[in-house]
Amino acid sequence: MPEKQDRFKTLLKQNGLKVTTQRIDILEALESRPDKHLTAEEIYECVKEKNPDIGLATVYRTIQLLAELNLIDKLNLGDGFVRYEINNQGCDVTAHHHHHLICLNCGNVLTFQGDLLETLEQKIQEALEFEVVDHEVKLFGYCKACRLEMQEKKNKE
Amino acid sequence: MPEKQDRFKTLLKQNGLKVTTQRIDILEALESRPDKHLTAEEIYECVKEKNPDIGLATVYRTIQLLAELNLIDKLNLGDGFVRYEINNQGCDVTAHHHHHLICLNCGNVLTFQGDLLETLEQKIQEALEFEVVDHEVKLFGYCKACRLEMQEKKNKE
DNA sequence: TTGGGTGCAAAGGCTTTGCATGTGA
DNA sequence: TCACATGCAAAGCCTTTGCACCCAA
Repeated sequence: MPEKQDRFKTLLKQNGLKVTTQRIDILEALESRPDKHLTAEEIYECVKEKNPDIGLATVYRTIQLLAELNLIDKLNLGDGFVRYEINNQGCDVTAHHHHHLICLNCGNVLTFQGDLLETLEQKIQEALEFEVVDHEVKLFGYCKACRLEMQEKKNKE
Repeated sequence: MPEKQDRFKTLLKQNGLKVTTQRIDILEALESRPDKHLTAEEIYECVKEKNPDIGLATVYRTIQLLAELNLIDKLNLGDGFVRYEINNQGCDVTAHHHHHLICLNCGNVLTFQGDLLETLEQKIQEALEFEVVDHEVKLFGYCKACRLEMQEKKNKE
């Protein structure tokens, strides 16, 4: 995917960073993985397949850098691991993040877009005089597949 | 506050735990602190004032235990520290947590109650067939005091 | 009395840092 | 060329664990 590579190169250059294979590889790893919620270790493993010489320290340094530039988002799903995902909005600081649905049974993470919190934020702004500029929402529950599975188990009993 | 102590003793006993001075002290520390979002280290320091012999390991073991029993809530405000707060709902698992307003300037944390997310959850349930049983909401922005401060600074310029 | 609880110190796991070497602009 | 980036290993930090002693029930 050369066009993706070009996009990454441009993003790096725009932010005054050198374009190195390691940085491209890490961005590609984050872009390519289907679940897209990788830990530092997972990114490391993923990149090593292609570039076995990369060091774990480079992964940590790079994700920190990319997170500061808002090219990637830090994520804490409550399982004790810090995770990262590509921020496709790029550097638009005003864009609200998408939200996460975390299945308590299988641990899968769904995402959804939408600013359905706007009325909530408005109310808070009025009631507490607290100016909301960003939010993070995690919803815990059971995904469709797990609900079906649980239903079947129940029926067998 | 002997009546609080009694409440804590009852809570511990109800959950099959021995009542020790350390456990009471830790619950009291969490109850008494005004901001109520303490790290393990802060709990340790707080309890040590009263009971200098307590060990940090006991604090970690106790908060883990109390969190499992839903007597306290684990909190991650995104500053890299795991924090804990008393869960006043007690053991009512169905009760939704309150939400947190985190000031990006001073770092203070306000809380607010209310289930204004219910319509949101309903929509998700319908659209994605994901059954939401709990949620965690963090709102980032600027508190009243900091907004005033920033306003004054602006006016001086 | 006795099994759970505690304190201490050591061990673990994740992340950061120092330093010499490598490399993109 | 040369400042920035990397790899490696060591160091840091927070948290957990092993073990002997202690104490609430």
